[in-house]
Amino acid sequence: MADSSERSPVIQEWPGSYPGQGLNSTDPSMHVSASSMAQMEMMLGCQAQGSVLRGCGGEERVGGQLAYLSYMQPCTGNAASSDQHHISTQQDFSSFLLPPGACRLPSGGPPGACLPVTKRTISKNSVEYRLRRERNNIAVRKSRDKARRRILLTQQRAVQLQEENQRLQMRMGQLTQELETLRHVLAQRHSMQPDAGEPRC
Amino acid sequence: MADSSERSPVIQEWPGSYPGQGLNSTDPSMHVSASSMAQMEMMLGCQAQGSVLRGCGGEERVGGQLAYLSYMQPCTGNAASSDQHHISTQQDFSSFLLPPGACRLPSGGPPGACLPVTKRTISKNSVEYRLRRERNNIAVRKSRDKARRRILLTQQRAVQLQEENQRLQMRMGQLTQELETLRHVLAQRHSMQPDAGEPRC
DNA sequence: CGGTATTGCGCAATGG
DNA sequence: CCCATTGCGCAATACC
Repeated sequence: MADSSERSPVIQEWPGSYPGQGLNSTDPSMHVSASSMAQMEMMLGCQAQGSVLRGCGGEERVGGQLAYLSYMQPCTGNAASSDQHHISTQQDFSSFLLPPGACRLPSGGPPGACLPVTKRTISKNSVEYRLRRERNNIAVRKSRDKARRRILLTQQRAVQLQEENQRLQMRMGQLTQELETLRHVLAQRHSMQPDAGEPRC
Repeated sequence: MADSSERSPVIQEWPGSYPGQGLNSTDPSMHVSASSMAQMEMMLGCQAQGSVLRGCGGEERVGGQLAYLSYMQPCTGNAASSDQHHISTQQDFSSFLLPPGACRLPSGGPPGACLPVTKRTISKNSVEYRLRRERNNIAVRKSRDKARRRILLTQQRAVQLQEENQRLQMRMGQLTQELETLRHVLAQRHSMQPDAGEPRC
């Protein structure tokens, strides 16, 4: 089901491929700062970097607190873009984000030696594009699986540590008690036979 | 940037709203079982359940091991379906998944009292649809933020527990040593003054 | 029945 | 170039 396609930030489309097209859109969402939160070791989260400018409306993480609201509608008129589904919400802002000189339609340039900045203008219909996407999708699934496993392991580790902690705490209690007892015994003997006093401290 | 739109699993477009649109449709939501997975506490992960049949090619998690490969191209001829972008990879299989009687084109039925299964035929262009999407997007961001925080907390907890564990282990070592010493002392005294033996055991 | 919360997914940007 | 990560929106579903 889901095929998201109309997001074409860098990729542009060819003008005559299918019946209804249009354009697309994108969505810039700025991602201003992010949180940062550096704490302890690990720090796996690492979310702070993200992309650099998405969501057109603007993702306003008001102040420092969450405000999942913004992002709002795409600046553009939206909707009318592609063929059937989705009106999307994002649009192509790539031209604004790309370095100057990057905006070129994929019409005719030689496929190999294009301009420097523009990656190369990849057509969404190209086999190459699909291959890239497919490979990335695979990588994404793999990466997420890994992340899920990692999280699960961390949770299990926490549980085990907690259990072990309790065991240790209990054992400590026993040892302490035993020590107490022995000390008592020693003290008692000491008072009974002061003659045998050793500098045992 | 990203607007994913061409994924129209359930939603279709109306034939005359915008230049290229269609209509939409429905979604049955079977709710098969759900999962349950009860494990220790937390257990936030919960991945195992997922949806019930997505990706047309078939998501084959071969055997039990990962095989991020499959999913493959959509069963259909693909590409040609929508307008421009993406050839997608997923397609609408909803009709196969819907309960019998659910497959109806959004052609003419009354908008309010449709069949039971079909929610109501929601247009992707409708304001209502956009509102729903926007609300869901907010919920998604919120949920992910929460998940991130949760994961972070779990990691920190694990680290703290590990540290505490080490402290406890060390303290235990000291106590054990001390006990050992006391026991030695006692034994020595015992052998030195057998007359003072008490049933200390 | 209506909503929000979760989750898997693909996309695109970006980091190695 | 590649793959790995990550934020994002979408849709299906779970949960109230």
